Amino acid sequence: MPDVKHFDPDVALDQVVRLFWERGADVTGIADVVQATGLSRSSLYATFGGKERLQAAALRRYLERQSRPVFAALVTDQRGLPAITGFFQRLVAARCTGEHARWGCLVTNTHTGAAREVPEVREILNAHHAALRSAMRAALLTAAELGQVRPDLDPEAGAEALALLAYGVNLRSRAGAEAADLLAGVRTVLDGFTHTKEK
Amino acid sequence: MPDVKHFDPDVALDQVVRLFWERGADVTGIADVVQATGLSRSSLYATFGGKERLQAAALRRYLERQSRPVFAALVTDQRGLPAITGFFQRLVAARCTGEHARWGCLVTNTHTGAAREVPEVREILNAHHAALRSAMRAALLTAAELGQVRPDLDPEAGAEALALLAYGVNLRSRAGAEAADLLAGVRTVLDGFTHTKEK
DNA sequence: CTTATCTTGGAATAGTCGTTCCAAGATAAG
DNA sequence: CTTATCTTGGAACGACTATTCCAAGATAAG
Repeated sequence: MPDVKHFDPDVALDQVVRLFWERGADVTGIADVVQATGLSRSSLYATFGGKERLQAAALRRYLERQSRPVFAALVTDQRGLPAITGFFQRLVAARCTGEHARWGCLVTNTHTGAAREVPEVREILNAHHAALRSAMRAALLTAAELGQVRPDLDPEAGAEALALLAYGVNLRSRAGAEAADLLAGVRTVLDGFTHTKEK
Repeated sequence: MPDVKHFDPDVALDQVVRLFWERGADVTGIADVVQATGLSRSSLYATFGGKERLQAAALRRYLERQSRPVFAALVTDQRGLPAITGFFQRLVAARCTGEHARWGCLVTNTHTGAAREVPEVREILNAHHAALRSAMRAALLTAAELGQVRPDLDPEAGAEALALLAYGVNLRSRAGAEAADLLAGVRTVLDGFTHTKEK
């Protein structure tokens, strides 16, 4: 008997992700969301609730669509260190060129935003960090099995280091950093992880 | 003949720095600044101009008071690697404990904020990055002279890596990261820089 | 103590914020 | 085609935003 939605909530949420990602959620008003999605305030609030819940939903969507596939690839990839190198090469490329250039990472950006205090949002941030760390650790363990990294490398600490490095890349890219500089920094860290041959 | 200011602009700016640093400049209104400093809107605008200029002034003040002394110490310190280790130990301690715990770094926070597009602000961000890189490079060069780092380490790329690492620490600390995790990550990167002994 | 000049408190501006509300429209089952 | 139920457009809400303005107050030189 009831009426049915006149729009697709999934594509609307994707549009919201783009908006929050590019401009920043704090400086994006509901009016901007209304204009970008084309739906009315009523539909917006009926579907997603207020701005905080919308932001959390957008963050979850970003994690599913952007982060999770990359993390999964990192875990699956059996090449060890080359998998990690490839991850950072694609990361820097995505952050500095193409349609998302200078957008940074929505998760990284949210770390300094106002929503960081919202429990629902904070849990997503920590979940993202845990997932990133876990993927890095898996790749490092594979690299260790292949004898690619120095024997004394702690996979846990190494994973944290690479995660911090990724955050640094995301942050600086939003301020317009050069891809070459970022890649050189990444390469130096990874070189320090590799198994050193006897002199 | 004219009247003189009834307040000290220097201490007022310091109060603004604390406000922007802790809460974030974007979510801090002029009303908050008025209340925190105790001066009126008239005096505020007459002394510092609008919010953008105030934010730039606060950022410069932060750089002078917080960053510059630390960078200078890094350049002066002749111990090499221990100077870098000490830098990160103090950084993590400052970010995770004490009165500024969980505040992050004002410069890092500004990277994702709305003011990042303001030319005056962007120049300060890039100047900060250049100063941080330069200080790291100087310390790495000292470490190289002392034979503390692996011979093939590029000081330029190494400095960029350490700068990115510092940004990562700043970012994660604002989300409540554990000091132990951050320190473990830092130590792993620095271990990779050290001169490896023959097996 | 007058006077020129700056500062100060506080009201007022126009605009935007997130959110709520309701009548009008759309839907599909009976 | 009636009817119950949801959706939709859009007006309206009070609270906030940064900024401007001006009369009243403070200052120190002459």
